[in-house]
Amino acid sequence: MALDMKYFEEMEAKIPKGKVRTRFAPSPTGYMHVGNLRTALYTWLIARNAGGTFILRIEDTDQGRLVEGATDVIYKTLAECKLDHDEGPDVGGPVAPYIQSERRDTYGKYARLLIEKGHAYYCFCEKADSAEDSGDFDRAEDPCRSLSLAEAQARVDAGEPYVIRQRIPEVGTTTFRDAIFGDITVENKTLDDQVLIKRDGMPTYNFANVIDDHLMGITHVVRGSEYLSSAPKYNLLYEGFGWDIPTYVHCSPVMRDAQNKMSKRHGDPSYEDLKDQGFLTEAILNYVALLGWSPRGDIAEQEVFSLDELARAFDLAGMSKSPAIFDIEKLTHFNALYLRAMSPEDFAKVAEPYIRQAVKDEHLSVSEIAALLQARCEKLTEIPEKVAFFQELPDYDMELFTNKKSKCTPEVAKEMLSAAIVTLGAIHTWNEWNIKEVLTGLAEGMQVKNATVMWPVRIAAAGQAVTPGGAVEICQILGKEETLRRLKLGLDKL
RNA sequence: GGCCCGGUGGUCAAGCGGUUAAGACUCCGCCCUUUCACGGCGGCAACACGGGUUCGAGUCCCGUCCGGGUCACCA
Repeated sequence: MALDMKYFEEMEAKIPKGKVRTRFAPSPTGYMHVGNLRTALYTWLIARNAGGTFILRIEDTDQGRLVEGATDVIYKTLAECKLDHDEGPDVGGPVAPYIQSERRDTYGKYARLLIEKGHAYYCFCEKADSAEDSGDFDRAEDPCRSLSLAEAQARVDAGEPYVIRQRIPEVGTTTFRDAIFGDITVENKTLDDQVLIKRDGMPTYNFANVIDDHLMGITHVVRGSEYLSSAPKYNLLYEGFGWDIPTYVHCSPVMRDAQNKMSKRHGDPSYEDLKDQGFLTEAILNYVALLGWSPRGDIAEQEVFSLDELARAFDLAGMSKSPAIFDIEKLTHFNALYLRAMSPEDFAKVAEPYIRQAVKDEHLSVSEIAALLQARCEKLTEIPEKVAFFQELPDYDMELFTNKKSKCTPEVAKEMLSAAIVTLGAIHTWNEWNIKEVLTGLAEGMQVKNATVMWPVRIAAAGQAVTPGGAVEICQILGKEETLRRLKLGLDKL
């Protein structure tokens, strides 16, 4: 089994050097967790902050868990979030392919190289034999570990099924450095001889990751902190090959509460779910960025960041070591901030479908209704119920006419409405200025405060106590005819 | 259970040996006002606990407790 050393030399020659290179390496399981999205964001930010390269790699080594269409969700989400990748399965690049299942041969070759170097070995044990349950394991118990290469090779050649395991030193310690957690040292005897190549010939995540990260020239390995305890084994692998060790960046998880990670199973929202719930991509990214990272120095108090600003401000020193609980209320607050910061035109555009969901009447202006809504909604999805009254006057209780602060009672309302119907009816040009003029003039003439006439007019026009916008705006949008119809209706009922 | 990592208000968080312990969300008041919002102002609320080290500790060390991760031929 002569190793083709030339192959390895060629692979080495292809590795880009000199620039920061990061990779987002999801396994295609169907949707984008909030935690995944955040990892993708941080990975992208590290690359962009350094003027480096951001790579997308698909990790599909587990054949049993492939989900149809899952990679499309990944592409779509990254594109929507503007986390553009410079290299990947769809755009290619100097170290293609970027899908692990297409790199299968490579892993096998490197595993063999590692065996040659003495840091791995063939293991012929049945699954059950090596699947020790918790507690101490004794790696010396695995008879395959001490097989000579020649013996093992003979059994392989004879067609016996095998896996390839990493040979961890039985004594000593291994220290690795993480950009967030610092130096961490563990005793080698607590590490197991993990499987590198599975019985089906596929590499495990742990092996494929190291090989690909090296072969793709990744300088910063960003991943969840669940891999922290495997990191010493990765170090041993890099050292076994004689490769440079990348900078590890282990991110703590996003939690649903103090004891559980966010998970679809618990009904926690994925990125797609949040979009469906009416959240803006920019707001989600902004919130999620701050969930685990915070700005330092003179921008320590800044909370609103565009993607570009994040890329400029991002630094590893601001990363948090502890898990963070996802708070939908704070996300909602960010969403409201983004909604309000939009130009009225842009807001009207995103709000339109939600407005039209409830307000079908084309005479009712989307842009005018949107203007009322902009400061008053935190999520797009709450729009329809807020504006439904424009389309159809709800049934309402006459008690709504009672309002202490406005000094209004049903009796007062009756008086105000009949007067308002007359004066509003006399308006020729139906606009806000005229309506306001007429109504405040009425209040002045009747020696009451503005609120005393505005309250009943608004109630009669809208049929509900709380409305986006005041009496004047609502009447204006409704139009003269409909306004008068509603006011008369109110008067009749009183 | 072994190993690893954490622990500042309910939540996200600043803080790097000397601060009246920031800021944001939430909640509560007040102002603005044509309802509700927006905006403005104010308020409630925290260094897990016990020992050290030090003139001085949220900040350094040790222990306890609590939480998370991991211990797969899943990633």
